[in-house]
Amino acid sequence: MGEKSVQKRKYILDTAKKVFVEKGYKSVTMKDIVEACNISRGGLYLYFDSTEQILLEILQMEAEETDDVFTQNITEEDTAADILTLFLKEQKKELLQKNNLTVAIYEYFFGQQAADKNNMLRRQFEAGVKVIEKLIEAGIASGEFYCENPKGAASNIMYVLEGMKINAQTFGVTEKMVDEQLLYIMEGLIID
Amino acid sequence: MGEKSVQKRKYILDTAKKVFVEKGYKSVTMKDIVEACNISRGGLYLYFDSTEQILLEILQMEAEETDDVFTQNITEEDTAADILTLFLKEQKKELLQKNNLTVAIYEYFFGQQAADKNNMLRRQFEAGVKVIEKLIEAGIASGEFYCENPKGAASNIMYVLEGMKINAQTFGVTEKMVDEQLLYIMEGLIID
Amino acid sequence: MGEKSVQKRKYILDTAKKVFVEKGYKSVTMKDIVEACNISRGGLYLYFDSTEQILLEILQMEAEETDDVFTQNITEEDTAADILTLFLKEQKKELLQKNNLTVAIYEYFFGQQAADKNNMLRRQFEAGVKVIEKLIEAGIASGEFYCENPKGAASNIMYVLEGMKINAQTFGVTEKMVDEQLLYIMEGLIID
Amino acid sequence: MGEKSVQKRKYILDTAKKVFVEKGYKSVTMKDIVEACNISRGGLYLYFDSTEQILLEILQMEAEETDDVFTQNITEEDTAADILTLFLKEQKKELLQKNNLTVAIYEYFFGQQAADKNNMLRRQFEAGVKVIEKLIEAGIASGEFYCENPKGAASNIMYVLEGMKINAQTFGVTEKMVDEQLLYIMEGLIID
DNA sequence: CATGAATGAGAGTTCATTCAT
DNA sequence: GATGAATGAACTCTCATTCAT
Repeated sequence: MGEKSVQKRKYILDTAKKVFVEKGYKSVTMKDIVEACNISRGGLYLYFDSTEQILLEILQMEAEETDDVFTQNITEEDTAADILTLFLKEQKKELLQKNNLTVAIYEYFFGQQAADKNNMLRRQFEAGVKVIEKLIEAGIASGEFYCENPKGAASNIMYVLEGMKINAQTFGVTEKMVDEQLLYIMEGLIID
Repeated sequence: MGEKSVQKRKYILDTAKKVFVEKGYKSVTMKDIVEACNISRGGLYLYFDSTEQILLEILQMEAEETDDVFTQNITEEDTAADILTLFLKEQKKELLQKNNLTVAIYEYFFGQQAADKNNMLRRQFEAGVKVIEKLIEAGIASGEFYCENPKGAASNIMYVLEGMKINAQTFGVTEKMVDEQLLYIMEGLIID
Repeated sequence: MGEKSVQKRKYILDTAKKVFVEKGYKSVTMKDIVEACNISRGGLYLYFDSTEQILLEILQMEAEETDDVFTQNITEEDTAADILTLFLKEQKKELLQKNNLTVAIYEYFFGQQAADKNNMLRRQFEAGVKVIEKLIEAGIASGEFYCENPKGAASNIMYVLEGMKINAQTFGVTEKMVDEQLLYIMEGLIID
Repeated sequence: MGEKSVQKRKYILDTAKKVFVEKGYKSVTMKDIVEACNISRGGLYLYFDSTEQILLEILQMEAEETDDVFTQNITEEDTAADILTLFLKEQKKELLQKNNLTVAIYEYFFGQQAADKNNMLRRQFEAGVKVIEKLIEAGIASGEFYCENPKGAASNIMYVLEGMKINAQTFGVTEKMVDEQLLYIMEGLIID
C-alpha cells in the first residue's frame, strides 16, 4: 500500500467518523460510508472489510491524536487543583458537545459481550482514575486538598463523569447540572 | 388491534424481553421475536407493530412491577442510613446482574435524538436524586449523616450509579469495585 | 340459509358496494369488506368466498334494481325525442356522479381475459343499442327524427356514452362537455 | 440512481411492457418484472423504484416512438378525407390489436383520483379532438365534407374511439363492429 | 487500484384462508 | 351460525459482498 493509499485511508476514516458521530455504530452501513466518502462500493472494500474495522481504526486514530490537548495546557506553575479543574473542564466540554463518538463507542462495546473485557474503555477509565488519584495525592501533599481516600475519590470522579456522559446522550444534561456536580466534587476536596 | 389474548400478549412480552436482554435493542428484529416466541410471522403483528412498541411495553411492564421491591423491604424501625444502604444494595444487585435490559434501554434512548428529552430515563434519574436527597436530609435530622449539600450528594450518588451501570455493560465492573465505591460514598455521609 | 341470513347477506352486499365504489375492484380485499361490515373474518366467508363473488352479486342486485328508474318515468304522451332525451339525461347523471361502480366494473372485466365475452357488459351495451335504435325508428315514423342509418346512430350514441364514461373516470369530464356532445347528437337526429 | 446501463434500462422497460400488456397495472409486482427480466431482485431496484415509475417511463417511451407513424404516412397529395381515413384506420388497428397497454393505462389512471386531472389521457384526448377538427375544417374548405359543427363532430369521433377501445378490452369488439361505426361516421361527413 | 453493476439473503408487512371455540 | 386468533405465502425493499472491466 503506497503513499496514495495512506491518504485515502485517512480520508475514509475522517469521513466515516462523521457518519459514526451522526448515527452511532449499529445503524451505520458500509453503504452509508461509501456514500459519505463519495467513493465506489468496491473501493471501500479495498481498504476496510467492515464497519467494525473502520470504527476501531477511528478510535485508534483518536487515541493517538488526543491526550495531548490536556497535557499541553499544563504549565509548570499550575497547582494540583488547577490541573484537576482543567481536566474536569476538558471532560465537561467533551460531554456537552453534541458531535462526538460517544454513542458509537457505547454501541460498539455493548456488543462485545464478555469478550475482551480488558478493552479500551477499561484502560481509559483506569488511566483516568490513576491520573486523578495522583493529582489528589499531589494536592494533599501541597496542602490544597483534604482527602482520606484518594483512590475512592478518584473513582468517584470518573464514575460521575461516565454517568454524566451517558445521561448527556440519553436525555441531555445542561451545563448547569454539570457545573453543580463538578463544584460539589471540588468542594469536597479543597481546603477552604 | 384488539387486545386478543392478554395471556399471549404477556407471553410475547416476556419472551421478547429475553431477546432484548440478549441482543440489545437495535439488533432485534421482528423475526427474532417471532422465532423466540415460536409463533407465526403474522401472529406477532396481531399484537405488536414494531420492536419499538414491544420494548416500550416491556419497559412499562417493568415499571409497574418494580418500585415495590424497594419500598416493600423498608420497615418502620429502619434508619435513613439503613434505607440508603438498602437502596444502594438494590442498585448494586441490578447493575451486576447479567440479564437486564440496560443495553436495550440505552440503545433505544440513544436513538431518540433531541426528541422527548423529558423521557423515562430523565424522570427515573430525577426521581432517584429526589429520593436520596430526602433520605440524606432525614439522616441529617436524625444525626446519622453529616452533609453540607444534600442535593449535590444525591446527584453524585445517582451519577456514580449511572456510571457504574454503563461500565458494567461495556467492560464489566467487579463486585469489589462497586463495593469500594459505595463504601466511599457512605463514609462520606455517616458520622462515625 | 334462513331469513336472518338473507338480511345479513344483503347488508354485506350493500356495505361492500361502498367499498367497491371507493376503491375499484382489484384493490379491494376481503379484509376491507370485513372491516367495512364490522363483522368477523370468518363470518364473511360463511356468505362469500371471494371479492369476485361479492362484486358479481352486487352487479346482479344492481341489475334487478335498475332499469325501472328509466321506464318508470316514461308516460304515454312522451314522444320518441322526449324518451331519448330522458334516456340520455339519465346516462349523463350516472356518468357525472362520483360514487358509482364504473371503475370496479371495468377493473373486473379487464381481468376476464377472452373468457366469457358474452358477458354482462356486452349484453348491456347491445341492449342499449337496441333500445335507442327502436326509439330512433319510432321517431322517424312519427316525423320527429331524420336518420338514414338508425343502427349506426344508435351504436354511435352508445359508444359515445361509453367513451364519456371512461373519460369521466380517468381524467374527468365536465357537465358542459357532456351537454355539448349530447346536443350534437340530438341535433343530428331532430328535424327542426 | 445513476443511469447505469442505458441498454439494460431499455431492456427492462421493453420486458416490463410485455408484463403490463399481459396483466394490466394493478396486478403487476416488482417480482413479476424481476422474473420476466430474469434479473435479481436488487438489480431491478438499481434502475427503478416502483411499478408506477416503470409504467410511466414505458408510456413516455411509447409517446416518443409514436406520433411519427401517423404523420409519416401522410403525403402531399392526400386530401382531408384521406388523412382522416388514415387516422381512423390507425386507431382501429390499435384498438383491435390484443397486445397493448390499454388496460394498464386505464387501471393506472383510475387510481390517480382527482389528482392531476390535466393528465396524459386528457392531453391525448384533446389533441385528438383538435387534429380531427382541423381535418374536418380542411375537408369543408376543400368541398369534401359537409359539417355544421366540426368541433362536435370531432369530439364525437374521439368519444366513439374511446368507447370502442374500452369495449375492446371488456367484452371484445369485432372488426366488423368497428368498421360499421367508422363507416357511419365517415358517411356523416362526406358529400357524396 | 478503482469502479459500480449485479446478486441474493433477509427483514418488514399484509392478507386470504382456516379452525377451534 | 359466528368469532377472531393464527398461519404462512407473497411482496417490498435494502445491503453486504463480489467480480468483470
